Amino acid sequence: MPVSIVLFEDNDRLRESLAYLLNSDPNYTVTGDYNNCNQAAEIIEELAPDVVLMDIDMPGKTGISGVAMVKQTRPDTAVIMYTVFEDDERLFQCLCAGANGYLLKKTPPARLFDAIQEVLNGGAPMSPNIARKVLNSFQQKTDNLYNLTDRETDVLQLLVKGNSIKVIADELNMAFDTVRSHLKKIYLKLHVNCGKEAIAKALNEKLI
Amino acid sequence: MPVSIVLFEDNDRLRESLAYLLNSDPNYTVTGDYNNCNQAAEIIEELAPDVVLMDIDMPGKTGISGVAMVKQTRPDTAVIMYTVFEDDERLFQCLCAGANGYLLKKTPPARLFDAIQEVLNGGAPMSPNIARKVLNSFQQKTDNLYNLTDRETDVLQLLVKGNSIKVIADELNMAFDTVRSHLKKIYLKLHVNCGKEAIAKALNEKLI
DNA sequence: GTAATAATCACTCAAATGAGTGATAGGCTA
DNA sequence: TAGCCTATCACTCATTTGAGTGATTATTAC
Repeated sequence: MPVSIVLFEDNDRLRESLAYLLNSDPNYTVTGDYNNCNQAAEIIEELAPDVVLMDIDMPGKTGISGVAMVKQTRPDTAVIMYTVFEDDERLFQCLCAGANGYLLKKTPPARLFDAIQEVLNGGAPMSPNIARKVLNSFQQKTDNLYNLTDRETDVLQLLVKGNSIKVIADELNMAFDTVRSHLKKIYLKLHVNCGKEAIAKALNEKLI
Repeated sequence: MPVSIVLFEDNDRLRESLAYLLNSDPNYTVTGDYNNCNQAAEIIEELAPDVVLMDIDMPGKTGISGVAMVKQTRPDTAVIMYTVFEDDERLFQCLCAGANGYLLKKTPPARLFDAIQEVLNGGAPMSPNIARKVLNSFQQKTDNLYNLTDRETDVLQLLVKGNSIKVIADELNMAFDTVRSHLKKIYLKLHVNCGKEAIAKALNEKLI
């Protein structure tokens, strides 16, 4: 049985050539193609495709909501983003929404077949630049954007683990009030008003 | 000028066949091969290779420290992990340490050439399973491992943003004491003792 | 129909925290 | 040398929070 594919892509010409290309191989069949993903849930429910190719920029709902909808209604359908965008913002939104692959439109069309095979085999096809961005995102540590001193960093590190002031003081061999003094400066520098906000900010921005 | 490569791999036989394989193509040259990465910094400093292939399990320092050392002394050298391990623990440690690729040893040797090209072109070669794990790591939400109720989740979500109890109460239109009541149950379920720990745990384990 | 759970709210008390103010000592720099 | 920053510590005061206890209502499960 051929691999069933659904396309969401608002450029009619591109969508039709993609369908034509994929259908040209008997191992693949495009069972549906749409110029928007507003009804993605219903469509996926009905067609139950193996793979979805999803554009991002479409009238109505974006492909980002699109992925989420597809994944929510049928988690087994593999979704490969197919877009011109390579900004971090949209990229990571798609990944968080559950995309299983991310190809740039400059990908040679022949590579699409590989990508589909890859995603069906439990892989995650990505254009090289995208893969690099994804890996880089693990190399945390925004370098000290807020000009924390060494000692302040020590304190923040322990705070972020959920320690109380008393424990931090103990750990760093300093007086209780010294820790509070550092904390006040940290809050100032991070523009927050309390430890909880500081922890949230530090973890979200990978300051530690 | 051929691509210069350094190998860190403690299995002598494997290391030698890798060197032989890579050297067999005039576009590549193995300028050094070592059975441990204890002196990685000095070696990289001296040889300044384009690419490093790094095993993880080696006597002395692990390949995880290895990547860190290489990247610290010469960020421009691309490091590709080459290992049998595919557990999340080591994988993400390597990525955080700065690895630019991650191949499993079951990778067909011929694919190594592609991978090296890919990493030199700014990509991030990964075995399919690895790429999938990496993408999956973005799909947060460990599903409610701690059996939080809907309302508790609401509260935790706001707490994690650094909000005070008062603000949370306001936001969710409930009494101050109701929020505290929910928080107590949340702390119980998460096995923590205070809001700061809860935030740290929630963010680290992507509970929200 | 009763037991269990979730969601709501109230009250107390002690501990933790944030804010404000100020002080001392060491190091660096202009 | 004077000025500035960092790290250290102290004290006060009001607010926030954690902990303990208890109660009501609605919904779900058995």
